[in-house]
Amino acid sequence: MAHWLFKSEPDVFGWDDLVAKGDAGEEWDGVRNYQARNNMRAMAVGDLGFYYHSRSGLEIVGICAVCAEAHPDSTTDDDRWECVDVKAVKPFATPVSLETIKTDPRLAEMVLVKNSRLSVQPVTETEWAVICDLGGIKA
DNA sequence: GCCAACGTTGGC
DNA sequence: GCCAACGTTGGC
Repeated sequence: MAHWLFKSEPDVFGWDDLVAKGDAGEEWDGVRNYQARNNMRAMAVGDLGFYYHSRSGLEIVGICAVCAEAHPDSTTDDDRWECVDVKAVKPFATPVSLETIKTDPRLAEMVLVKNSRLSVQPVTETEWAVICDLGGIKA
């Protein structure tokens, strides 16, 4: 199973908003970047991802799961854009801040550090395990 | 709110 | 196919 990282501005659609959607989840629409779209195309139902708050918060707050594979983005007629659906799984006991990630040598190669503008990113198995540990939950 | 970094667009 | 101009993102 692959692991991912989804970025969202909490002022627009944060972790609490995703939790409120329950098991139905939410369409991860609005992505207009090829790399991010390609990452979503590569996802399978059941894949897990970190949920990161950008712009404000700047921390990973929980884990979400892919609950529908890539399908056309309902917010545009442009058929280039696709998205998956995601649902909240569980919050971190301790959110893991960007500052923590940037100072941990085990996480130096994370896409979040290397290419902070990519909104849907792959996460390696090692990174996944390290961050779950820092977040105080089981991987 | 600013601005650096990045991706996309479009004229040539 | 290059690259300047532009728009957007996101950390600070």
